[in-house]
Amino acid sequence: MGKRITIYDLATELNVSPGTVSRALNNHPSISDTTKKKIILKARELGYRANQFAANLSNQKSSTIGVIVPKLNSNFMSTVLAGIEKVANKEGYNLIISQSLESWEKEKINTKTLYDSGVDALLVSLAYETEDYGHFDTFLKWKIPLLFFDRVHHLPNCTTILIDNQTAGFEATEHLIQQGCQNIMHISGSLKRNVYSGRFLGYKEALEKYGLPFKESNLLETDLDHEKMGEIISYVKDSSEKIDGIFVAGDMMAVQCIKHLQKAGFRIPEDVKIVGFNNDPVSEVISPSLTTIDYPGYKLGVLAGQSIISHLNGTIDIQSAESIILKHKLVVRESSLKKLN
Amino acid sequence: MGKRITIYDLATELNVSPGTVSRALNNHPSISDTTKKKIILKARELGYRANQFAANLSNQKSSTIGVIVPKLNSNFMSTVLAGIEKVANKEGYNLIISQSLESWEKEKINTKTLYDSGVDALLVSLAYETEDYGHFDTFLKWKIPLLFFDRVHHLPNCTTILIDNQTAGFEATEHLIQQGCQNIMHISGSLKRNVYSGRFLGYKEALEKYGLPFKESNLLETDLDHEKMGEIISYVKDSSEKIDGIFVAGDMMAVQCIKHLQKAGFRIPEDVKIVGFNNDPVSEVISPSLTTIDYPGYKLGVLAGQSIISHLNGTIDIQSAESIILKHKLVVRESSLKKLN
DNA sequence: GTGAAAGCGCTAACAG
DNA sequence: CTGTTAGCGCTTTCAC
Repeated sequence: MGKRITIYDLATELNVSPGTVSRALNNHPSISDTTKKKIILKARELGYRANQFAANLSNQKSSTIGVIVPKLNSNFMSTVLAGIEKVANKEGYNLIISQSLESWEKEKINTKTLYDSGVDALLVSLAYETEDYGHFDTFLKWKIPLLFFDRVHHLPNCTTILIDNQTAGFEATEHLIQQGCQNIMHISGSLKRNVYSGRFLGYKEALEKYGLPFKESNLLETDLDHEKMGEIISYVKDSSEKIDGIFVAGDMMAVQCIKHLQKAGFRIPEDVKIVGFNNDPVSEVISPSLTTIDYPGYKLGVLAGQSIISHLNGTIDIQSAESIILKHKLVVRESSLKKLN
Repeated sequence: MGKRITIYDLATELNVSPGTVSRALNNHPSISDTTKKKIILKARELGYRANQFAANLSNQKSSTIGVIVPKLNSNFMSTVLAGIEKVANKEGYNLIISQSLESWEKEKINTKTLYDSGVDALLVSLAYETEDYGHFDTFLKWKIPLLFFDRVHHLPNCTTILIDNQTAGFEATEHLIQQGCQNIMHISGSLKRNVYSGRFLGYKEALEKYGLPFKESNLLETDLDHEKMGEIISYVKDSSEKIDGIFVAGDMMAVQCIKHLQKAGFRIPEDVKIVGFNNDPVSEVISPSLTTIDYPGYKLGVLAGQSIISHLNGTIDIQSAESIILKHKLVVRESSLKKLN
């Protein structure tokens, strides 16, 4: 077994001081190339590995970025994470990832844990439940960069990255109207969250613009899981005024709607036209293929990573809080078309 | 701003020694409840947060588990990660997650980084490319628990967790044969990886058992992305002996096959029957719905997490390397049925 | 260009 | 039950 090699081992081996070894290993300018080479060679020979804890303790930084997401296993989130990981890794940062599972309690605990773990920065996409943001205070207080993405909340000096959900919701609904829908239902996620309230506002805005009435009963707040499917189907079935369009705030949910409506005898898009959200790969392969809003997750992740790392490197003035709005795009497919080609 | 509170601050505030503070905070038995209470209260009052680096340095452990996956953004992987995160979080471990992007080079670097970061254990699903396992030597040497999941390789004292890919491949192929297929193609991933070579062996085994010849040309090694789609379609089209079944080693790829074959005029399952692998949510909603092998990703993740944490807690004898085989299940849907109901 | 030494904040062995 | 003290391994200021 034997103990792990330290700079002291290298130092005694080479008859230099630990300080010199440290500087050599960190490529400090004031060390002669000869000794530098000598030390690096020896380090390699003995299989020296730096002890990050000691370095972190000394440096008061960890080269680690914390991430809290509601759920790891959604196509959108894992794509965002892939983007974040990509740039973090390239820039020499580790990623500690944890999930809140939509629970405020867990989000609080994870935030504390990540703070204690000494992350240099924190990236968060908020849980469904979160309405109180006190758990982020320590980050603000200690000026540890904090960034919200997708499910955001505006806190002083915190960057947010997301798309313009309201406009996206507007475009989705407008598209349905332009395809001839007159009585459009909206299936939303938790309206506490900006992403869903934004999409909902866009929906309402479109109705208004085209002189269609907004009916409270046409709005359904769900968890975007499949649980309320039965309720949705019966609502569509039993509605006195025929529902002819549905704007769903998530693709997986939209796909479920299509499936269940078809099973209930509705033809999509002839009877009911449907638009989803996110451009999940599934939207492309389903029958009929799903019209949706493309939300560039990977790019979002990359930008979030870059933004936070710039902060850390001091490239960007910490004070200049900013909001990055990504471009979305309505992707028209079969599920919403008046006439199939 | 001010400096961060340390145990020394608490100690001087309360006129006790730092040692006492440390013990109190760690709920050491030999501290009186009164002083314990007093210290904890003061800690809360001053907003004390432990410095993990110092604790780690002193303890020589990090309460952190490293994970390397080929790609974050696949349904299967993110589901596995969700499972791992769930138990790690519950047990007080952080997860550092990185992706190899199927590159041996990146896997090597990530392994080194995680080692340097002082992870207490490492969970790995191997990259496509990896054929040399030298980068894991340090972990073996220092007896840091190392576990492979899904894409595994057998190394001394390393647990592996996966399903029985060969049997699964056998069942998938056998099912196609039982549905009447006589000339079955197999679209595989990299045969260097156990998961794909296993599935392939199962495929061959089934052919053999039922007296069907194995044709080299019916085996296509791919990256399971969509790139070789054209090649596949033309092979099916131009084959002198009609291809009547395809066993695809991944669901997303299988779905693409269905889509492209349909576009090329083939009827699924009448002309060509298809079986996928993984039981990705998409397999259920596609038309025709996809017969596939259910690979319980979340459970795999949970088990992997539990297994490694037991090791760390010494609950399991470190020497007792083991191999955990999860149950898979053939899920029959429409894409492979002789007769649709 | 290099050495010496004082931390970084926490833990644990040893005293009392 | 509590205080003292010696590390853990690395960084960095201050001398030389």
